This record gives sequence, structure tokens and C-alpha cells, in this order.
Amino acid sequence: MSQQSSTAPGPDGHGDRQCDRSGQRRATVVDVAQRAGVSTATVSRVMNRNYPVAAATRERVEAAMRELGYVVNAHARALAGTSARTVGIIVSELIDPFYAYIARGVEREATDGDRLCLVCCTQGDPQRELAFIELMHERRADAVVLVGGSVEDRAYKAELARRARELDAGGSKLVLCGRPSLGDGVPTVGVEYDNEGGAFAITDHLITQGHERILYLGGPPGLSTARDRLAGHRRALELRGIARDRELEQPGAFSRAFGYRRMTELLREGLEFTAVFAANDIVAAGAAQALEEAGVRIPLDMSLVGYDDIPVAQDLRPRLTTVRIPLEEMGRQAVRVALNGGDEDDWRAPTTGTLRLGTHIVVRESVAAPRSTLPGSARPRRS
Amino acid sequence: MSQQSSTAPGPDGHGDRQCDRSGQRRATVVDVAQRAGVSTATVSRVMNRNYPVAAATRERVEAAMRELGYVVNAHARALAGTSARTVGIIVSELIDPFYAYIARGVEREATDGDRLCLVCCTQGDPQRELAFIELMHERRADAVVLVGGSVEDRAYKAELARRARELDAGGSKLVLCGRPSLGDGVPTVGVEYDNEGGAFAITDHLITQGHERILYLGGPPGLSTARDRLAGHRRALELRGIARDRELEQPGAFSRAFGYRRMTELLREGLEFTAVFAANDIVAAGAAQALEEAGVRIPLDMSLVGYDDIPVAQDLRPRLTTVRIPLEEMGRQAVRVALNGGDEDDWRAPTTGTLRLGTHIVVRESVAAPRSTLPGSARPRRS
DNA sequence: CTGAAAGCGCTAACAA
DNA sequence: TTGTTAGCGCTTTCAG
Repeated sequence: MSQQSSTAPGPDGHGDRQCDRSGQRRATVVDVAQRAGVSTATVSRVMNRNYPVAAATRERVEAAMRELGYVVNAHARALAGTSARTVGIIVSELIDPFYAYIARGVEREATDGDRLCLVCCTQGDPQRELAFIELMHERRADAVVLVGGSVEDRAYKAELARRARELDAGGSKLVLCGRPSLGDGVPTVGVEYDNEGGAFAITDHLITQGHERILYLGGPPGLSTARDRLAGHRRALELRGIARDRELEQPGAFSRAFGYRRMTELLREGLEFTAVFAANDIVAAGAAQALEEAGVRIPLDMSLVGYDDIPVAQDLRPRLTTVRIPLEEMGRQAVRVALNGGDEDDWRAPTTGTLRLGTHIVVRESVAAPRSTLPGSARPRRS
Repeated sequence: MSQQSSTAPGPDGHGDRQCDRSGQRRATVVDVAQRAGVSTATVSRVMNRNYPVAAATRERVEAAMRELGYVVNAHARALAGTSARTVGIIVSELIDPFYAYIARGVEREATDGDRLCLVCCTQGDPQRELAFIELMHERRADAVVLVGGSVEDRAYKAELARRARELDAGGSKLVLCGRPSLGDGVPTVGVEYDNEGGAFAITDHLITQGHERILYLGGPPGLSTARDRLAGHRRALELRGIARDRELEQPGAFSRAFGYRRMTELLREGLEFTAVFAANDIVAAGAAQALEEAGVRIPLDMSLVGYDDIPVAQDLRPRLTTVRIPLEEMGRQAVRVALNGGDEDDWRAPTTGTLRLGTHIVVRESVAAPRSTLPGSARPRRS
């Protein structure tokens, strides 16, 4: 306990406001106004530069602000009516380049629009996601960007829809970035990329090189992102008249560990295939390691492709042929679309609009024609 | 132009508050209180669970909140006295794993403490950094974490000190995470890692393997981080009685491109050395590529080490021996230290405290004894 | 061009 | 256990 046990403002009532532990209460508009000999309205006006103020007055006010070390209170400002100038972004993991690039786009676009960015990581937990949306709503974020694939759960989607409506009612927008819409009735905006098309294109690329037995590896079956990639893969197979083989579809985590482990197992089991389509570059990196350790050479003995085109694709040897997604651009568009959706002039602008960006394959060195069409050619050397 | 040219709230004045574009004004405590037949104070109490409320009352209030789709206004709350429950983090680049891992630590610790995280990227521009600190101060962040090396500019440091004082006066803290203190007079807290020590250790490791001509590559001379690493390197050399060779110190950007380019040039010029200490793993990756293209084998013809131990260190072949920094832990400690620094019970707690975490080398496969002690052994094959 | 005053939505004494 | 009420710091009509 300190010597002065009372926590009240002091025996002198509330007249003296200079006394504080830091010796100096934070300056407010009132202080600035007093010091400059003007009203608070004028102080506000010089800060916001939205009304004419005499040059002399302005200078006095600015001097006062400087001398007092005045820093506006964004909360008071937000309360008083202006927007909070904040956009929220929710990702599952910041250190995953897929999310990091999108986050970068969001952050830059936000900054360019004079806004600050609230960032949350769900670590893949849908419940956290919901909670974070709520928290951002409390902060009156101008937009909340939800990034990446989502689980296909009805109850969860219903909750999401509720949050979307709440946000919308308050003038904010929920942005679905790289995930499917919640349905026509739900007021959200979306930015997608041609996920299915990219998968189609790269599988087709493999087929064109002569591959028929293509292993599809990784991608959580419950995740929308993974589902679409697999769909594109299947469509390409079908279109080229290649029968689907259940053994060649090996979904799993979007992780390096999964790619490594499953590939190792498959190689050991002797499953036959001449090419691998990893559901993303991370999985591809794991698969590449397994291949390397098994003595299978890429692309000589085995072709390998990934998805996303994150930096690791260029770090691998050989460099990975993969599908490029305009990650950063998606982030930028996410906030743009959310902030212009509520345009003043078109009163009845469609509240649910989805922007769709293209994907394309990036050909590097991890694909070649199959060594031979004879089965078994891709088998690892037995030690 | 729309049909209605007036932007005023409408002909009906401001009496009616139910009329809005979204058809429904946001619910407030007053609405909830009315609906539940209680006072706003009670509503506040059920939200904050910090005062006893009769179970029945509580239920009525909660029902009302649900029915109205009530979401507290964090700004009003912050204005009314409670903290904004926000911590800010400023990094130069989110997609750089070094920063991303620290950011992850900050985000997690913030979340664990029921706070949200404001994130800004300076892209290496000190002016932006200053501006962002200000913006976070306006938002009344409980702490502002500044991550990574800083430029050694006097005017800039003075500005930083001013901001630190302002923040401190308002009860917040500026946290220097992985960068040097601003001096004793300035109220900041810090979390560092043993940067110099790590560099010393890994250079010593190289020397122990028999290397004497070690190339130090990358690291902007003006950046504190780079300065300390070079210092550690020199100290190890000196301690082992190896004369410093100016040609072997090749500072530069912390980038893959620099590592690649400079290494290519050096190899072409025929500079003699048997090992490379890249100022960070990214530079090492670039150097590795240059080495590979020149036909120089790692570690047979040349040893290579990096710094940071980010994922790329494990993706390289051979895997990179490097210095591990407790990145995520630094982020966590940054917010912990900031939030406990202002403890109530020790009135005169040192306002400037620095926590120092250790580093250690991670030995992988990129180092071997030099092939021969004869000069020229590391030369690339001429094409 | 400037001032007075009414809130914005919430919390926290203080009183009951 | 609950209600009353006075702000928190800023913006914004509405009047000079």
C-alpha cells in the first residue's frame, strides 16, 4: 500500500486535474483549446482540416498541441461518429506464406486508405474465428476479412451468417477471401481465385506430358480449398478419359509433415504412379524430401507439382512447377471490395458480390515426361 | 447522381431514430436496458461479470442482448476508462519469417491476455515507423512493439524517444524487440537476443572445423542487427588469432538476391575462402544458389552457415547450420514485459528494463572441414 | 471564421 | 442487488 490509501481523486475534489502518478494527465482537446485561447470546435477543425480556419488561429492551435504533446483519442473520435478506420483480418496462421501474402495485401490496402489493421490467428479453430469476428465487430472495424478455406459445417456456417448480418446491419462488411459464399441471403462480399481451374490446368499439364497415373496428395477433405482442387484434378482426368483410381487420391493435412510421411509410406508400399500433384507447395516440399531420401529423382523418375506458388517453390531443387495465385492482390481486393461495396450513389448495390481472380500455372523444372510407361518404373530403389 | 440530391439525414429531422438504410439502428445498452426492464448499469454489470447480479435479471438481460443482436462498442468502453485491450506491433515485412515468427508470438500472447493485435508494416521506412507509433498511440494501445534492427540515425532516435515518452506518459509502453535501447533516460522496455554471442559461436564453430578464411556476407552496415553480428564474428576471429581481412567482410542487403549476386561476383573474382558466414538464412539461401550454379559443392568444397534458423534453413540441401533465435518467445516476452512493467505494487519499478534471451547454434549439414588448407581450393571450376 | 452545446455508448461512483 | 448520474474526449450542428 502506498502512503495515501484513498483511491479517490484526492481531498481537493475534482477541481485539480494536474495531479497524477505520471505527473501529467494526458492532454485533451479542452487543454489544447484553453492553451490556444479557442474553443474545442476550432481545435477539432484544425485537426481534421475539413473546415476553414484562419491561418493565425491554426498556428496557435498547432503550437499548443505540440507543446502539450497532444495525441487525439481515436476512441473518442470513433464514438463521436466517424469510422474507426480499422480493418480486421483473420487468418489461421501468420507464418504460413499463403496467409502472410494475403495479409500483406490487406495491410497495404488498409494503410493506403488510412486505416489500421487488426490481425488475429485462429490456428485453424472455427470457434476462435467466430469469436474474433465478434471482437472486431466490437471494435467497429470497417471490414472483416476472413481468409482461406473453411470447414463445411452447417451449424458453423449458420453462426457465420449471423455474424455477417450483424456486421452488415452496423454498416461493416464480412469479406470471404478464398472461401465459398454463405448463400444468397447472407450479406457478405467475396474475393476468390479460380481454385478448381488451376487444379484442372496443372493436372492437364501433367497429362499432356504423358502422365496417366497421377497421385493426388494432401488437402484436408473437409476444407473447401482442398475440395475444389481435387475437383479440378478429377475433371481434367475425366476430360482426358483417364479412369479415376481411388488409390491415387490421398488427401490429408496441408502440411510438410504429411507430404513427407504419406509419400514415404506410398513409396514403400510400391504404389505405382509417375507424377504427384501435391495439394499445395508445402505438401510438395515434404513429398520432395521423401522422394529424395528414397533415391527417386525429380523429374527424371517422378514428376512433381504443387499449388500456391509460395517462395518454397523456388527454393526446392529442382524448382517446383506449380499454380500461381494472386495472393497479395486478393488481400488488396478484399478490402477494396468491402469498402466500395457500400457506395453512397448506388443505394441498392448488391450486398453480395464476389470478385473472382484468375490463376495460372508456372512451369519450372519439376515435370518431365514419364520415364517409361511400364508400370513400376517409379519404384524407389530398395536399399 | 441519385434522385435525391440532398445528403442531409432527411426531411423528418432527427426525432425518429428507427429509420436507417439498414432499417435498424445498432442496439445500445439503453435499448437492452429498456427491453430487459433494468438500468444500463445492470446491463454493464452482466456484461462485465464484475458485480453480483441476480440470476433472473441476468437471464433477462442476456435474452434482450441476444434478441437485439447487441454488440458492445469497444470505443465507448475504452473511452469510459477501461483499457483498449490492444497491443500494436510494427514490423518491416510480414512475409519475412523472422518478423512473422515474432509477430506470431506477440499475437498469441496478446490473445492469451484477451487483447487484440494491431499490425503495421513499415517496409523498412523509419518515417512510417514513427507514423505508426503515433497511430497506435491514438488508439491507446497498451503496448507498442517495435521489431527488428533499426537505423542508427540520431534525429530518428530522438523522435523515437519522444514517442516513447508520450506513450509512457499515457501509461503505455514502447517495446524494443531485437533492437538496442534508446538510452537510460528513455522510458522503454526491451527484449533482445544474444545477437553478438550467436555470431561469435558460429564463427568459432567454423574455426574449430579448421576454417580460417571465412567470408562474412550480407547485412546492411547501418542496421543494428547486422552490426552486432559482424562484431561477434570479428571477436571470434580475434580470439583465435586470425587476422581480419577487409576483403572477407562483404556487408550488404539482408536479401536472397544480394547473397546470390555478391557470391557469384566473388567467386568469379577468385577471392579465396573456405567458408561463408551469411548474415542471415535468406542471404545464405542466395549464396547457396550461387555456389550450386558455380559447381561448388557444400560442404565439400565450401562450408556455409546462416543466422536466424527460419524454415528455409531446413529446406536447403544440404540443410543449413545456423544460429537459432527464440523468435516466437521474443514476441511473447515483448508483450509480457510491457504489460507487467507497470505493476501497481512497485511504484518506482525501473521503467527501462531489458530482457535478454539466449541464442545457440544448430548444427546441420552445411559445414565440414576445409578440403585443403592450400589457397585456391575453393575456387569454382572455370567453364 | 469561431463558439456553445448536444450527444456518441459505456462505466463507475454513489445512493437506495 | 439495482438505479441514477456524471463524465470519458471528440465531432458536429446551429448560432453568431
